[in-house]
Amino acid sequence: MQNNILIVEDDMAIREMMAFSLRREGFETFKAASGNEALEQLNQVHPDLIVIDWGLPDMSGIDLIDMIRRDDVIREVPIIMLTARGEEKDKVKGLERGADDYLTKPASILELMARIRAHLRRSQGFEPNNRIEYQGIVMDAEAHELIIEGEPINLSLTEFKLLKLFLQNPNKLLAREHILNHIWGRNTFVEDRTVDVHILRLRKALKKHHKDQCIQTVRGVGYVLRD
Amino acid sequence: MQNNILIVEDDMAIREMMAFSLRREGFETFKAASGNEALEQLNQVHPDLIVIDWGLPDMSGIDLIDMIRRDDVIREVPIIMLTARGEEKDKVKGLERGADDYLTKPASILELMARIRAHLRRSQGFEPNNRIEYQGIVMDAEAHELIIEGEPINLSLTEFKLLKLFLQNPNKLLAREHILNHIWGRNTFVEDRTVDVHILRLRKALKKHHKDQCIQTVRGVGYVLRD
DNA sequence: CAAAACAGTGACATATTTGTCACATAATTC
DNA sequence: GAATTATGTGACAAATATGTCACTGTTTTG
Repeated sequence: MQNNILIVEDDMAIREMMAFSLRREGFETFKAASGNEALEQLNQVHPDLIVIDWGLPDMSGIDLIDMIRRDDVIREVPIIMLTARGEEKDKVKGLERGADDYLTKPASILELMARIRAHLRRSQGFEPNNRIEYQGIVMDAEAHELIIEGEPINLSLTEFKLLKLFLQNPNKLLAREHILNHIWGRNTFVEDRTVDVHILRLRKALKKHHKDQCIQTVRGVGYVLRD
Repeated sequence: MQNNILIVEDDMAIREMMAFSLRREGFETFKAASGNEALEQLNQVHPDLIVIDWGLPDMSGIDLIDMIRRDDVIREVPIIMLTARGEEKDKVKGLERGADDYLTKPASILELMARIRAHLRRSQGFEPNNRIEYQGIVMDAEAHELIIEGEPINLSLTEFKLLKLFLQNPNKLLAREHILNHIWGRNTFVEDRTVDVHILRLRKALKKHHKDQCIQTVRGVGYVLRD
């Protein structure tokens, strides 16, 4: 439940389709059928990205962008606009006014996704911090979310931190002591063997997607994340 | 400050035309006719934005993007790629790999300009925010750490997410339903009142530092984070 | 002011998490 | 291959977290 996307689109079919696809990808979606609805939503939510249809019933996309950009709080939110085909003048106008991107309708949902991800990646600081990927394992540490091959996985906090440590250090040998220091802190009284048990639990959780073998044992020292 | 734009394009006519237009708009331009020339240029200049033609003589656009993104220093530079018409797969691939935008050739120079400006606007003067701060409350969502007035605070996962939601939406009224959707997801069977109990628990945790009053009740709707 | 609606709060049962242990299994050494 | 050492694994108790409920206090309504 990490990124909020606000969809401003009056055509219900398109709006719901986009919302559906976005939700399936793990985004939280908010919908507005008009400019005014959008502004109402913005009083309650801070979306991380806004998709705006150019042709709204009550105001033009430009007006809406102007109003959004006037608000200090949501000034920075990336805006992707959707335009009907052609109308190059509008595209340019929109980009000048503060939109960050546009797509021509009918737009490929795949492409929309790619663009949304690209913008989120840029606007939210950079990947190593927010999103770690490794062999189909996608971790969003900030949202405390883990998705393996498209399926959300639940881990306990310790397991999550442990996996995160591995993902941040792929192919690096992590000694037990190092793991202990990193997860429990330097001054705790936790046995080395506890690490092994948590490794076991983590492996169990990853087993469903056959990712448990990625965590390899290095006898006498610790563990490595490797293919 | 003048912005440096690096143009990577093997067709001389297009390259010079773009350079000319960009220079006339006040940009400083650097040109490369191949991937290797581009890499050479990057050793000497740090452009603020790079335009890459997808079809280069010596390497694919993807390869070039990979090599650029591997370099820590220029990781953050926005990249706009130019593709021949069609080829949606390439677009998506490029965006996934680290391009921030693309244009289909033949591209309108006007539109290219608009996009370049949009990206420059975004990439400059925006700081990635891993940390959320509010009135002495410091949350590092990624590390799952909360510090209030210098003292570390322990919250359960739900409480943490709840507080994070508030910190991300300061001064915004969050309806119960909205909180439910955001923390428990859309399709769970959790009562509204559960939110109240978690608010209670969160307030208790914040009480020690008198931050519990920040979470104000809005009768009939939900809660707000406010001084 | 009385009734109704709403939020605050303590208590409770369940579920999950966590560190440890004992024993099983595997790898290494001699 | 027997002894030794290290890791895998199931079980357990204690701690923590979670959702719901009943009851209390407060605010709003008529």
